[in-house]
Amino acid sequence: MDTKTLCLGVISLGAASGYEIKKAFEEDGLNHIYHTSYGSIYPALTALTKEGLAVCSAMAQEKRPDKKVYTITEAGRSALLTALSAPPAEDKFRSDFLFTMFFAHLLPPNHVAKLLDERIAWYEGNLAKMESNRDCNAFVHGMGLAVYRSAADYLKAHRQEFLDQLSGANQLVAE
Amino acid sequence: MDTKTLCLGVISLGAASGYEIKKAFEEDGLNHIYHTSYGSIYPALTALTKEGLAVCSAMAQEKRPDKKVYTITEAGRSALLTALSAPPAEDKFRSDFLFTMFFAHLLPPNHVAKLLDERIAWYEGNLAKMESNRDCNAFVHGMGLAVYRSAADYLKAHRQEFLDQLSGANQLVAE
DNA sequence: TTTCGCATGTAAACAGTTACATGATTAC
DNA sequence: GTAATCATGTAACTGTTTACATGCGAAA
Repeated sequence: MDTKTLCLGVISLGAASGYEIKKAFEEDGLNHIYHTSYGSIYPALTALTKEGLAVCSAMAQEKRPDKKVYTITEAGRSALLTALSAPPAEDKFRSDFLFTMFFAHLLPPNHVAKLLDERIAWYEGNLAKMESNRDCNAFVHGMGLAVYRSAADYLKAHRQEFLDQLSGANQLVAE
Repeated sequence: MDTKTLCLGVISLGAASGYEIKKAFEEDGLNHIYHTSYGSIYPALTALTKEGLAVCSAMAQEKRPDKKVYTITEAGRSALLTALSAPPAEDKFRSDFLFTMFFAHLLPPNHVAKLLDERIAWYEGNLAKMESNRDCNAFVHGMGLAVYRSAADYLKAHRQEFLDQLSGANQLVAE
């Protein structure tokens, strides 16, 4: 899924500026699905406009730079439908945290404990945020909640056991 | 976490060839953490060797191309430790599937049903594979299992409800 | 006989992030 | 006064994927 399709999806829900699209990927229930940056959004919007999949109207604002609002066209809706109809690519997940945990036996247990606690706090914080602002797509929103909940619960349930095991192994080495 | 560090991590568990490192990211419990391709692994191994973080010994094989086995050096272990000690970058997740589900209201319900069923089958298949080959890191392995399990369970539990809701909305449009 | 697994590597194409460039307003 | 929010955009850098290049052995 390229950034053009991502932008097309967001503006299919309502006209938006590049800035607002970025926000959608941070707050509006798209945050746990995809990430993007201005550096990919703005060029994508320009390309979309050139291809006739969106139209841009500059909104003059007092005391602010003009806000460029992009509206999806019929051709854009049809392009979005085509993109969504293609078999979805495999999920791409990459976690420095889990990779680090995989090699936790190389690290001081108190450092590992800190990482675990930070991660648990991160999940809890995210869950609170997600629970507060209910999303336009309850199914996807619910899936995000379920997965984050299970991750947080798992970490909390196995934290101590894991740390004990690491210390145990370290003691054996020290002996 | 760059590919060099990923390779360093894998060979810290035992000398390996590029081919075997790739396999580790497909099968050996690293599959749900990170992905890589030969195109990034082989250059990374060359760089690691140049930097003295790994040494390469060519193993002549009968009727096969030479197998280049990479062994981590002391400098390599120390570099790995440094990399693992840095604060981990945020997880990067991108899901075409969830993005598509977010816009499921634009698609024919039977197509959505197919995607859901395929995804459930994918999770179940992966879970079976992961349950069969127990991993060297039980904590990380267990977390993968827990998260996949909750995702599969969520999809199974909400599949029908979601589809009913989509058909309902479509009927309203048709009326 | 065709596909899968073993085995390494390069180069071009593609995509994405980060840093840079600019600057006012508002809330703490 | 300092940080955050609003607001757009480019360019360089970094990284990844894909296609190409090669080729045998074993199993289905």
